[in-house]
Amino acid sequence: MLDIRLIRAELESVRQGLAAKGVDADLDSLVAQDERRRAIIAEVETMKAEKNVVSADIGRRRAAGDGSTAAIEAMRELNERIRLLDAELREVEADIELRLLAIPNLPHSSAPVGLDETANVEVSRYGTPPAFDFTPAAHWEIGTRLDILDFERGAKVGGARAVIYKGGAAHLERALINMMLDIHTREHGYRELYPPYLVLEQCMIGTGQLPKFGEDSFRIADSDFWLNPTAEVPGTNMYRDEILEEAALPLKHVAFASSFRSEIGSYGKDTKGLIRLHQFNKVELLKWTTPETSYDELAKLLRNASTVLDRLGLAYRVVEMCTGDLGFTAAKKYDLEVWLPSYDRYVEISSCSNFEDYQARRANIRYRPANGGRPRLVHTLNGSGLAVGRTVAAVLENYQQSDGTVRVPEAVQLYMGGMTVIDK
RNA sequence: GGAGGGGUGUCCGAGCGGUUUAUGGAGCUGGUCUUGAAAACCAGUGACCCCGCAAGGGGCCGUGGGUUCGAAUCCCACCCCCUCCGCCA
Repeated sequence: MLDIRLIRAELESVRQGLAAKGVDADLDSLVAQDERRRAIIAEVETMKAEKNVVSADIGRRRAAGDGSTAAIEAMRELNERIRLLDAELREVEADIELRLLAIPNLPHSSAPVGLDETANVEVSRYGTPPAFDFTPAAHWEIGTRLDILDFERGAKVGGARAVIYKGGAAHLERALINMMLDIHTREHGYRELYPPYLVLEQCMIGTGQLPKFGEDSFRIADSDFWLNPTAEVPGTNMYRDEILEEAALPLKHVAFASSFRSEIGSYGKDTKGLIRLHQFNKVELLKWTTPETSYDELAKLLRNASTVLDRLGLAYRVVEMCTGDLGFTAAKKYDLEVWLPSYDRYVEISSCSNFEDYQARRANIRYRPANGGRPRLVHTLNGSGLAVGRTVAAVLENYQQSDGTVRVPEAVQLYMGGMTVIDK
């Protein structure tokens, strides 16, 4: 969330930042509540100071054998007033908290301004989309013909947006996961994590999925658990309420996890293939940094994710998100989009974001500066490195051959026991 | 799931209704001594949060309630850890 002090001190620039995201929050009543809050604190703390003095005095008198009760009666009354004010303060604070949780992060000043994806900016392109001397098939067609992706039986078991991987596709999925994890751990210095899939509600609040976007995720009935919509949730929240040492920063983790999304609101969108399923695998890169280094680290993270696409020899482009397409929590975001012949365009396969201190404030993740001093909020970043299902789709489509089989990219062959072609 | 034990500051560890502004160590910082270091001794230092320009004030002893003029200390609920039993991959 945003710092209430920032909102108070720079109301108009905050208002403008939110407007760039297409958000019109009621900041005036928020600021009014904050003033009310501080007034109550001033009043009730004066009373408590008096209470402390008088109570100590009663104790001293009692020790001296003075059993007078006048002061005790007066305290009873003062105490009641304190109780009422404290209750009101709790209410006001809860209201402020609720309002703050519903306000998105401010965009970074360098983010292109625009209200939707049409204002996103292509930064660069790598590789060349393959030219086919036959009509290329979509990955769901390839997968079905080779009997390595079974959408029919997937639906029987898991309903719409579910699939059963078989044979070469299952192997490819597993191989890609291992390859990605190896690249990031061995070459890029990330420490591997394997997090819980069931996460507490507090975690969903910490990274920003709740309270506003609960319908995008699955909640486990009759429990406090949610099914993680991304490894960002268990990953980032593992350091909730902690003070890290500056020497430990930037902290870098890579987490493989299945992710789960309700996709309510995506009816009719990407209904075929592996692009948009309720359950999908993702290798996620996560970083915790100082405020001074977070944008350098974002650039590195983006390169780390791109490396996987380079190794796979897939054509892709880097797109910078405009203010309106940053999402709720990001201050800055780049997407990696891979060339997908069936879509005849580039399709998102990774999203790399800097959340600055927005999640850190929600989740209370701080670090102690090396020179001592008070703890400061860290900056959190993350990005897919990569979405595995979409990578499988991209490999199947970009490496398909006229006979219906699929070449295995060289970098993956090692991870598939030397297999060079996926067929039936 | 059952029975028992426990959660105090960076760490160890006292406290069990007012003299605690949380005892005492360790640690850390500075000093004395020493060729230097160690040891010893002396002094300082106590996490973290909120309000405040500041002075200062308030809060914080797992979390949240409650009793009381006053709670780390009493009561209730919950969470976590440990031991044993049961169950289980």
